[in-house]
Amino acid sequence: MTNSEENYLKIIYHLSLFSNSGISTNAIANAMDSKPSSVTDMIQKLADKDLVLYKKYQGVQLTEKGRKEAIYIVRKHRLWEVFLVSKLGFKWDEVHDIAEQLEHINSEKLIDNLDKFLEFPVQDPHGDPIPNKEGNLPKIKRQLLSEASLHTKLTFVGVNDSSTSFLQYLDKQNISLGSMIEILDKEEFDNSMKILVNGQEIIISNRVSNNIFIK
Amino acid sequence: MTNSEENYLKIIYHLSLFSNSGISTNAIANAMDSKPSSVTDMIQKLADKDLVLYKKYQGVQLTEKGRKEAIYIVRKHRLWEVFLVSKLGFKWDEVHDIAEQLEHINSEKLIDNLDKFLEFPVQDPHGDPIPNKEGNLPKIKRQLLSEASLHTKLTFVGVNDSSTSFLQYLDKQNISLGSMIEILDKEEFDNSMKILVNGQEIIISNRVSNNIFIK
DNA sequence: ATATTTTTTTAGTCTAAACTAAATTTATAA
DNA sequence: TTATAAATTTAGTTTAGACTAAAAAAATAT
Repeated sequence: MTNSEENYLKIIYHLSLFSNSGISTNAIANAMDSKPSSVTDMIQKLADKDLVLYKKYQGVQLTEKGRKEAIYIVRKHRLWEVFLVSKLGFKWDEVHDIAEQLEHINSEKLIDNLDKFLEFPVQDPHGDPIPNKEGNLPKIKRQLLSEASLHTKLTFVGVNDSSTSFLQYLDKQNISLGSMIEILDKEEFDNSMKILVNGQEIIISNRVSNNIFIK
Repeated sequence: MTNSEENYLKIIYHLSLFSNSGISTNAIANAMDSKPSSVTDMIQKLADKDLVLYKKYQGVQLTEKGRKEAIYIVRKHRLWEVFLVSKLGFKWDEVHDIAEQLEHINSEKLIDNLDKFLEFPVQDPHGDPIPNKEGNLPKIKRQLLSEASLHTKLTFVGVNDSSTSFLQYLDKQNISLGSMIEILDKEEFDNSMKILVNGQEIIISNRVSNNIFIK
């Protein structure tokens, strides 16, 4: 498989998590920052290889084969992220682009050995689950902060948006994986909330609470 | 730079080590396992980018810019090899193809941090010198076993041929970096020699002694 | 129910990197 | 020194992956 094919599979996989029907050409083009016509070209090629199911004008779905490939790429990406943060001292907002490259390196033994070296981590630096060698994702029980209830003990366990800007925002607020959070107040009007974190009371917007996973 | 351009630069660099004039199109095609016409195409592109000096029918030479790029690729390749062997438990005959892929990953910080993580190694698992960040190669004093003299204390410090088959041959003879070697006898007829290594006397061909660096 | 808008596909173009076959230049040998 | 051989370049094709513009299909709105 080429890098480009792998990127398509990965994106189709991610889009599939929020939809149980076919993924549209436009949605893929959008996520890939490319054009619908390019997407049509590629999904036809992926369909020829039995990696996706495709009927004209109906969007695509991953086949079992395609899903396995996609999950393997996710596994590689997340393992590399762990490596970069825990061994090479990168911060969680610096690893995405590098892992994007490393995820295409082709060597099963490399990934097995890396996994072992990292002591079989189950989540990446953003709290996302790492598929094991068999392609099974550890089920992580988690909930959006925006949907949690007032005055309960919550732990920050992951981000929904792992963009650099959001991660840096969290750094600035001193919120990191494992931080304890308590919701002190919710504002009906704009769904903002006052939370207690690290002994500090701060106000966060709905946009923020929608991108924080807690347990 | 594309992967292909990087591969060309790297090969031209390696060929330059054995020649101080222009590197021929044929030599490059041979080393790349490709065709001379493809090489001509590429070196014209590299010349446009000021990475090589090229005059039709006269072969190429790296410019300073090209040499720097090539050395940086060699640096990345060798650092990754060290990582694979010393951290991930690979054997020295297993790392070449993986490092061939990893050498194209693009991130200066990644390489700096990797270098530090590995504690600034000066040679790779085959005894080849690792250029530092500035592109300087540590001068390693070494000599071919085939050119060493009888009855002196020698140390095996590197291989000239790092093909899987040669490395596995050395493994089978229990010869590894750091092994002490003494030449007991040289055979004029075919330049084979009897050596003492690890308390064992073995006969090695000229082909073998020509691919072993000692100090 | 038809017209309009949106989405998707098709057709054709472009670039990178390879190739083959033919032409040209350089090297070698009679 | 000319003829032949070898090396190199050029010209033209191919494939992958992108693109634009136009055509076609599906969705939506009047």
